[in-house]
Amino acid sequence: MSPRTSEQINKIRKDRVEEILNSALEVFAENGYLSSSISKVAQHAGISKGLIYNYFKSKDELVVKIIVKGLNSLIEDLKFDDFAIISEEQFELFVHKSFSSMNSNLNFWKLYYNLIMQPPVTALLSDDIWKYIAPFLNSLIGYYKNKGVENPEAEARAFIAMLDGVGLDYISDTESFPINEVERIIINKFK
Amino acid sequence: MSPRTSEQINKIRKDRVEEILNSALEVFAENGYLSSSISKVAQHAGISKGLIYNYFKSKDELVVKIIVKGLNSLIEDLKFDDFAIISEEQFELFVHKSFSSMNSNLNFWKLYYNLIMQPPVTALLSDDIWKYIAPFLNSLIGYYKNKGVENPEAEARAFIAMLDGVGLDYISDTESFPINEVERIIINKFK
Amino acid sequence: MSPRTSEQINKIRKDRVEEILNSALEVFAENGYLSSSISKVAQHAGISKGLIYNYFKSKDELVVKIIVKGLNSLIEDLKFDDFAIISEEQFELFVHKSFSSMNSNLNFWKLYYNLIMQPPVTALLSDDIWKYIAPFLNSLIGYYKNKGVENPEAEARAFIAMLDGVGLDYISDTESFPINEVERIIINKFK
Amino acid sequence: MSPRTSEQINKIRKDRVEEILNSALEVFAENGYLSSSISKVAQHAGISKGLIYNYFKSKDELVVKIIVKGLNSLIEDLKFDDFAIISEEQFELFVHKSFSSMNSNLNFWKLYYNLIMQPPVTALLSDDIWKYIAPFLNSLIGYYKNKGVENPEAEARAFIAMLDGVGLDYISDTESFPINEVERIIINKFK
DNA sequence: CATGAATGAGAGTTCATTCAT
DNA sequence: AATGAATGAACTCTCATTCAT
Repeated sequence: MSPRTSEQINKIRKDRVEEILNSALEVFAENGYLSSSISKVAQHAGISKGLIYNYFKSKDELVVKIIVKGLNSLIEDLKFDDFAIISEEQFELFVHKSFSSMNSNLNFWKLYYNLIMQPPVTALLSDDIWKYIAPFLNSLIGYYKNKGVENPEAEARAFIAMLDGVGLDYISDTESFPINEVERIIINKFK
Repeated sequence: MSPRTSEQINKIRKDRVEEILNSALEVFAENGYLSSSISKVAQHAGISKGLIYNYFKSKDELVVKIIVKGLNSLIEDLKFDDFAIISEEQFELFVHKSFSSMNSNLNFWKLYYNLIMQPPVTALLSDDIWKYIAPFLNSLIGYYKNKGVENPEAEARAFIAMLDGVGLDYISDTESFPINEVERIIINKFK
Repeated sequence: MSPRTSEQINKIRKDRVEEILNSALEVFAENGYLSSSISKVAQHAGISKGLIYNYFKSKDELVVKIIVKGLNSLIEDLKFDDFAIISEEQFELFVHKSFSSMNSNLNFWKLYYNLIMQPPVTALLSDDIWKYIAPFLNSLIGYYKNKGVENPEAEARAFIAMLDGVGLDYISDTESFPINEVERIIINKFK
Repeated sequence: MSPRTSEQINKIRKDRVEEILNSALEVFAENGYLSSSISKVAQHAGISKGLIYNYFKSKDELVVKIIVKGLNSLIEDLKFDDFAIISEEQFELFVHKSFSSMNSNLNFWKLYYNLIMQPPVTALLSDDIWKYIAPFLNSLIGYYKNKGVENPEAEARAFIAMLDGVGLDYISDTESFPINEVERIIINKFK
């Protein structure tokens, strides 16, 4: 057996990290972060507890990494970097994509809402989260300014609250929440 | 010399229950339910741990009692029993009162949103909560039916999501959330 | 209301003591001494916890009093004081009465065997118990000496062990233990 | 550097389990099961409380495992499986081995008698215990049938009671109980 | 005589984290 | 890189006992 090259090792590390992040997301989303033990995560990933600490300094760091990764891939999905919400079509597309993301990343959103209201955990996240929300909020404010709305900032905050509320309620009652109809209603009201 | 009369006992019990409920609400709202220990609650109330179990069977029972009490006083505030949302004035009043309640019961709402997204805890509450939300939801659906809205149920769900989202965001960022302007916007959009 | 005379008070105290002893015996026999709380005893007696401490210094004292009372009434039943086991008829009568007592004082015997093997509790009792067993043991030794048995002390110890074993097994399996047949067998073997 | 092989792990686990079982038996036998804390057991074993829960799900499971292990080794000692009590020599040998076991497993028997009369704990054990006693009882009944005894079942129950009583009394007063003489007496009476 | 609110020590149990292998 | 045995602090909860009324 020849020793592993450093590329091989890097690949292993990357794969393991990915594996742990995914497993942990599933466990945390299902049971809530505080009610999930590292043991459960390890078991679910088919690895040892110790290995998790080989890749993450603490349970807290692990969950922060999960959220950051999720937010990044959300931005990716929304093509947000180079995406300025200017026209009504763009607005509509944005809403649509947001709703799609909810469906395809249900676990992420479950965990997100689970964490966002837990003071000691929220503290770990709020900086990261605002970093992601801020540009989006500004873009929205610009959009409403453009449209000549009376109070663009409040309008933008209201719209974000709307999305948050839909997320919350959809997560809480995925089965019967009329997600598609609500999407249409939101577009009509906030466009 | 003689033992306390049962009225005296009842008064003590009622006062203590109130005291513990209030203390626990403060602690739970500040730190989150799962991150708060019974020790902390007792300390904050200036009593012994054991005494709490004289009045509540378990930590879970305690938090359920807090929520039920909060929901009851919310219904009271909204005068909901004899309150059918029919006219636009009534709708507007309802929204206004809801927002007022958020301000005067900040801790309750913090705890409410803290619990609502914690799977093992939500299980304790969901029955109670739906009992309170259902009549309100129905009243709203009636309102929108009356107005000839295309999809009254989805409209009602969207409105509730809107309120949830505002609650969530206001709780998360009480200082800078433009609560009054958002109230106006919501009334305009959902009336 | 005239103040109670001291005789009345004495009667009340005596009745209360009796009441508590009986109630406690029932609770302890059913659940075991260590697994029974003073609260349960008070509840079962329909009185307050505090009152028990008015009549007994501690839970331990209470249980000791129960056992002493039970042993006294056992002696009474066996008419032991003025009862020397001399003839075979007397021996037979003694065995019979012992077995009868088991039936009529089932709860006492349940508690007795529950306590006898619990080191920290046994310590409280062993002096009292030996005080009761010793004369009985001596009387038995005398009986066997009289009969010219080879090792009268061992014979007496064996006989007592026999009774203890029957007590234990009868308590453990009251329903199906063939108590009457076993009585005959014992009489035949040890007479 | 490399993780322990699974044989190493297995050995550690087996050793630890043994260590804990032995330590717990000593503590439980000395103080009684209910009066012994897991803390005491851990302290006596020189390990942390938490570690015990790495090997046993609960205090109850621990004590059940101790008893089952003890009963198994008892069966082993009595060579019970291939041991049918038929001749008087076999009967005598059986009694002798039973008495030997008492001496060499004093702690086990202390715990056994401690548990057998504690209602909430007995519930955990009665199934296991009857599984062990039943075949032994049947074998005895067969023996007495063979001998033409009048009531073989009662005779067998009486004999078992005799052994139980000796166990109880020997445990309670190991120093002065004339165990060897009593053995002879029993053999004579029940053979 | 009688009550039960109140205490505080200690119980069983869980779990993030460490570390020898 | 990987394991899981081991720790210890913190948790929820129980209960004998005290004491003001």
